[in-house]
Amino acid sequence: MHKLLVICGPTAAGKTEYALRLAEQWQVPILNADSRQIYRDLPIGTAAPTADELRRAKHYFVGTHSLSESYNAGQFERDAMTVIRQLIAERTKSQKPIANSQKPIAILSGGSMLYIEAVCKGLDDIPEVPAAIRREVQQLYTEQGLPALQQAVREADPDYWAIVDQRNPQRLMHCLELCRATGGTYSALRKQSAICNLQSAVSDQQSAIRPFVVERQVITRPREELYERINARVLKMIEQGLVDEADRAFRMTIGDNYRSLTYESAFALLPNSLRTVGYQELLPYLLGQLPLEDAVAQIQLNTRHYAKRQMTWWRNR
RNA sequence: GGUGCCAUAGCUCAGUUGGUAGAGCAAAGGACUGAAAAUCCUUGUGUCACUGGUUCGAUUCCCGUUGGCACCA
Repeated sequence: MHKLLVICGPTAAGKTEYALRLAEQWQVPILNADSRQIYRDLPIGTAAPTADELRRAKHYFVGTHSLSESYNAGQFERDAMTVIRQLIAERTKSQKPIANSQKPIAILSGGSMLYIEAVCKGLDDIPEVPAAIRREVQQLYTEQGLPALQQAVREADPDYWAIVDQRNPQRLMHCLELCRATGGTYSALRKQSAICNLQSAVSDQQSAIRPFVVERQVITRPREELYERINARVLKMIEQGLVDEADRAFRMTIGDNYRSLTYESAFALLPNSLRTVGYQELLPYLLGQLPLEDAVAQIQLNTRHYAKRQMTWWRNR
């Protein structure tokens, strides 16, 4: 059985360097599992691997998409699985069997929790939602608020309503989008959760789908040390030119005259790629509404919050 | 030096007509099936600056002390 080595953990813990060493040691490629390093114009703010680092091992999914493209965990699962299958095919062709059973097929390294989950366990098959329906549901929320969403989900998909985080608009909107797009319910698409309740059925089914076993290593550090590393790394990003990088990214996506907009209207035009720590805090600064010092402190704070969420995710798994 | 104002949670501040107090932020814990660097949930005991007085009872009123701010000299 092939092995997929997974390196995960909170941001700024040192995953990149650790994964690189292992990749060099085993001579295997790195599959980047970071939802923002996928984008090509954000090398500083996402702490993407540098040119030197990229040279040390073959990398997949670094800087492959433009800022205006949307990407998600489902796509990542498909793309990563394609690469993994390809690597397995190459190895079985070129290599004598059981040459080195310890050698992983690749290293999946990153901090995007759901992306890693998607590759290791698989997400259910859920159809793409037409943009028109997405807009319609979004509109329902912006115009009528959370109660309208709650009411709609309660009616459209009572099973999901029973288990959702009922005050989370993102979850409710996602459910509604799929109910409207498919004419059925979202809960009906969530087959895995039903299977999971039957316990052992899962593992058999999944080994059939996943042609590898997962060896997971969670990289972490004491809280205080991690927070210090985060604070220092943000300052370093600023030195390296994060402000210019953000300015360029805003021009590319919102438009050259974005600075003449109000914060609200500019933020509303931000693509998902830029609704992220390090850029969203710099927007009010670039619009002249927040001192740089405060924006930087916000980036540090939000990065710490992010790291905390990551730690919670892996701790309880 | 004089007068006035302020001193309450890690921070910014509310409040108690005298019955020992609460918001936001921070912090901590948690959730998570195509936005996941996203989105959402839970958790508030602190010598109410210090000393003395009045009072059954003081963080609240009074005297003083200390620190800060403002104005006047």
